[in-house]
Amino acid sequence: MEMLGGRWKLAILKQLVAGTRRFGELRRALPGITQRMLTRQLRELEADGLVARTVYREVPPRVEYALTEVGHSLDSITEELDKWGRWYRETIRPEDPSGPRPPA
Amino acid sequence: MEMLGGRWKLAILKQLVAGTRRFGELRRALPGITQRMLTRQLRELEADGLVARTVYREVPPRVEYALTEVGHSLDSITEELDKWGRWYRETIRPEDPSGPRPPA
DNA sequence: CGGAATCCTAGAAGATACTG
DNA sequence: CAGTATCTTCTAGGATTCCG
Repeated sequence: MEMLGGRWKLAILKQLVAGTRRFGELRRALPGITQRMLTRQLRELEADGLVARTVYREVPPRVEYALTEVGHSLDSITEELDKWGRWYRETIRPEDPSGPRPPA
Repeated sequence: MEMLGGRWKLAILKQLVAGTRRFGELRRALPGITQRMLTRQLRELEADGLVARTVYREVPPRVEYALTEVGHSLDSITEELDKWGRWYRETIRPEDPSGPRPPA
């Protein structure tokens, strides 16, 4: 949880599960995130070996982010967490916590 | 992640997946946690509807914690996350992040 | 375009002491 | 036994500005 607990990390991983993304693409895909936070969370994921950063020295600059093999080993967890979160927000949060039934 | 991101929450959930636990049992099962943190994290999990708190008005007092139905809907995620964490710490952390291979 | 540098604040986490 | 009550430290997160 220390590695995944960041405010945006799961959302970032979710994006990268689908494939390589550029910095700007990630920013647009994550409404509300600031440039600084996106950079920081990406660097932390990189330091943990989950994300690989590739810099293309062009003009204008291009930087691509992709999951490493280790990062991809979290794919199923990423997906399950995302699914659970959406279920929880749609089903539990609006109602009473002692209300509806779980999914699976 | 806002619900599960707490420093001890996953560890607490892991304990409760196995069954009902008393406050003191949880404390002993989580070396390093302070009374205050255990109380706080349990209260947050309770507020999110994942954990149920049962007070037995006896002397000495007895308080039991158990997963709710919603809490149990996280069981597989809890287990996978725990498994992945152990694998990562044993396999990746001691070595280079670009070293060994993932499990599954 | 993809950052880095700086400043700031809320709250997460912890240490310690006390209590019904 | 299972908590409160205080106090302190730390840092994650965010706003803003500047840059190659």
